[in-house]
Amino acid sequence: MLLTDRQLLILQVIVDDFIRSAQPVGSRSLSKKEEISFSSATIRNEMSDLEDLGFIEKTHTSSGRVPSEKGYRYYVDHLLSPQVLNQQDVSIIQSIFAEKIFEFEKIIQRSAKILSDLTNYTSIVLGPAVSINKLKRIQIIPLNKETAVAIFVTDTGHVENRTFSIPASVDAGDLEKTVNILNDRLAGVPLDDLNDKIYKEVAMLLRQHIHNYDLMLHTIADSLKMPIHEKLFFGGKTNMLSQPEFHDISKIRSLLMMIDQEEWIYNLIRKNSAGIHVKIGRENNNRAMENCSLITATYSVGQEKLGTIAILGPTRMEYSRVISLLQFLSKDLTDVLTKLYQNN
Amino acid sequence: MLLTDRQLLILQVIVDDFIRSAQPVGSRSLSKKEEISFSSATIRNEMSDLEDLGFIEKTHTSSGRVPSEKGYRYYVDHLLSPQVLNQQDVSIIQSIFAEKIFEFEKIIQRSAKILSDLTNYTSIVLGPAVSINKLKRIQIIPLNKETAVAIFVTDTGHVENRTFSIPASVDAGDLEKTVNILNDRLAGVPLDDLNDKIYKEVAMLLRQHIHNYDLMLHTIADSLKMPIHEKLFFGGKTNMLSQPEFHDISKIRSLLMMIDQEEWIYNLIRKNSAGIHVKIGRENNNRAMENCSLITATYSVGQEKLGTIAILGPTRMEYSRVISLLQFLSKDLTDVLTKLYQNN
DNA sequence: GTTAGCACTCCTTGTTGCCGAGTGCTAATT
DNA sequence: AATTAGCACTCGGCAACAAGGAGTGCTAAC
Repeated sequence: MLLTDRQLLILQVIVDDFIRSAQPVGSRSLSKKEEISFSSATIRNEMSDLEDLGFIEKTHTSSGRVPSEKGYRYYVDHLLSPQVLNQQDVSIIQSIFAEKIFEFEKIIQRSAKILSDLTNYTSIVLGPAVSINKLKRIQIIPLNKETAVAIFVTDTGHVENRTFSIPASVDAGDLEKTVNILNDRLAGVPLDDLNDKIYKEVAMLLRQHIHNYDLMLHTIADSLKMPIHEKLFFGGKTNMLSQPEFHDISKIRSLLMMIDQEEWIYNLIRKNSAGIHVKIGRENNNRAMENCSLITATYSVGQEKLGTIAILGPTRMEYSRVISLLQFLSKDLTDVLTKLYQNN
Repeated sequence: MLLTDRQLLILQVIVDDFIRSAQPVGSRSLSKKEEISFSSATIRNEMSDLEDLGFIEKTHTSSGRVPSEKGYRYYVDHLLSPQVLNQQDVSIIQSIFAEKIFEFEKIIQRSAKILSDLTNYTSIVLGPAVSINKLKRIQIIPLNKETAVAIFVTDTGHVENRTFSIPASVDAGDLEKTVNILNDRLAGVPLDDLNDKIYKEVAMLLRQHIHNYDLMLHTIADSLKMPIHEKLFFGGKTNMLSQPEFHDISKIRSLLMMIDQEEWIYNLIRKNSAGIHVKIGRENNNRAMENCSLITATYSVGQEKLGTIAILGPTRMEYSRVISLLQFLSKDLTDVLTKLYQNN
C-alpha cells in the first residue's frame, strides 16, 4: 500500500493534468511531460498498479485514466504543493477591506462575490454567528394598540427584531418597565442564553413590578425562541454550469436545487471546526454532490470561531489554489474582525 | 389583417396544443381534434396564411407549426379563455394566510414558494415598498465610543438599521437630544421624504440645541441616503431546468445568471402599474429572456400599490392558469394587507 | 371553397465503417 | 530484474448513408 516515488509522481501528474484539462490522461501524453523520464510502457504498468490500488480509474476499457476519489484524497493529503498566491489575487482579496466597514454583512457578501470570481467555482459564506453576540440593548416599540416590535441590538451592531402582539392586560407603563428590567438584567448576555436567563432571573423581577406578568413573559420569551440562523451568502451559483462535468442537465438540476435548499448547505458547513477542511465527492454524503468537492475554512474573532467560508467546485478542482485563497481570506477576515470587535 | 373565425380557432388550438406538448403541431394532428371539423388540407392552407401573417412559424421547411411571439401576443390578448381555479389551488393559496401573520416578509416568502410549486415556473415576488411606509420611531444606540447604530421603525413594523461613526464632538447627551428632536419632527413622515425633511426642518432645530450640529446632521442624513431597496424573493429558480426549451446549457446559464443579477429583475418588475401584465419573449428587452414570458401582478394596501408578484416561464407557458393564479393571489394579498395596515 | 392525392423536404434513427487514442501483454533490451 | 519496444485489441467519436415518418405545398378533382 505504500507507493513508490515513481507512483507518487505519476499520480500527481495525472491529477494535475486532469484538473487542468478535464480529459482522461493516457500513458503517451504523460511520457512527454518534462517531469517524466521513462517510457509510456513503464507508465502503463505503473498506472495499472495505481488502478489496482484504487487511486485512478478508467472511463472505459481503452481510455486514459482519471483520478478516483481516493486518488484526489491522497493528492490533497500528501501531494499538494502549497501554492503562493500571486500579487494580483492578494490585492483583489484585500480590496474587500478597502472601504470603511460598519456592516459586517457587506464584507461577507463581498467576500463571497470575490471568492467566486477568483475561482470560477461557487462560493459559500456563512455569516457570523449572531447567537454568541452579547445583547447591548432591547427596545420595544408599540406600533398600535395590539402589536409592538421588539428590537435586540448586539454589541457588534447586529439588529434583530420581532413583532408580537401585546397582551391585552399590558399597558404602556408596563411595557416601559419591562424594557427597563430586561435591559438591566440582560445587557451583556449572549443571545443564545437570553431565553434561559429570562426565565431564571427576569421572571421574578417582572412578577414584582408588572401586573399579569406571565403573559408578558411568555410573549417575550416566544419572540426569542425562533433560532437566530446565521445567514448564508453565495457567490457564483451559476459558475458550475461552465464546468464540463456538468454538461448533464439532470446533474446541474440536482446540484442547484440542493444549493437553493439552504438548509442542507447550512448543515454541511456549520459544524466544521477551525482550519481548512476538504470534502471530496461522496465524502459529502449527498447524491447531488457526487462530483463535487467542498473546501471550507473558518474565520474568528480572537479565539472564537465566528463563521465559515467555503468553495464548492467539481472534484476536479484546483485544490491548491482554492486552499491558498481560503487560507488567506480567512486570516484576513479574522484579523479585521478581531481588530474591530475584540475590545468592545 | 382581420382573422376569420376559423383562423382564430386554428391559432388557438395550435397555441393550446403547443403549450401542452412543446412539439410543433402539424395539420393532420390538428384535423383529428374534436373542435376541428375540416380536413388537414384546409388546415394547411389556413396555416400557410397564418404563417404569412406572422402568427405561427415553422422550425424547418417540413415541420409542424409553432406559435410566434406575435401569435402568443394575439392569443393572450384575444383568445385566452379565463380559467377558473380549481378548489385545490384555491386552498393551497389560501394556506399562505393560515397562520397568524406579523412578519409580512414571511407571507411574501411563502407566496413565492407556493406560486412556483403550483406552476412549476419561477416565481418572483417584490417585497412591499418600504420607502412609502411612515416612520414610527427612531432610536440611536451607541455601541462604543466611536460607533452607534440608528434604528428606524416604520408604522408597519419594518425595521431598518444603519451603523455609523459618532462624530468626535458629539457626546451622549447630544445624541439623546438629537433622537428626541428627530422623533418629534419625523414621526409619520414616509421614509422616502426623511432626507428632505431632515435638511428642511430638523437642521434648524439641531443648530439650536446641539453643539457642532452639522456633523451630526450629515452623519444621520448619510445613513439614510442608501436607497431602501425592496427585497426580491424567488421561488423555483431551478424549475426552468425542467422545461424542454432549456435543454441548452448556455441558455440556462444566461437565464440563471440574469435571475441572480437581481438588479435586472428588479427593474423589470418594479415599474409595472396595477393589474396583470404579460410580457412575451423579446418584449422583455433582454437576450436571456428571449424564450421567456413574464407575467406580473401587483398587490396593494387600499389604493396604494405596494409590491409585485410575478411568474417567469417559457414563452410556451400556461398563460391562462398563471394569470388566474396571480390574479387570485394578488387579490388575497391586497385584502389581507389592507385589513392589516389600513387603519393604523 | 374544400378536399384527396402526391411529390418533396427535412428530421430522426439506426447501421456501418473508419480513425485515433489508449490499453495490456509479450518479447527483446539494458 | 527492470525497462522498453512492438503489436494486437478495444472503445469512443465521427462521418456517411439508408430508411421511415411527419409534415408541407401544390394540383386537380369534388
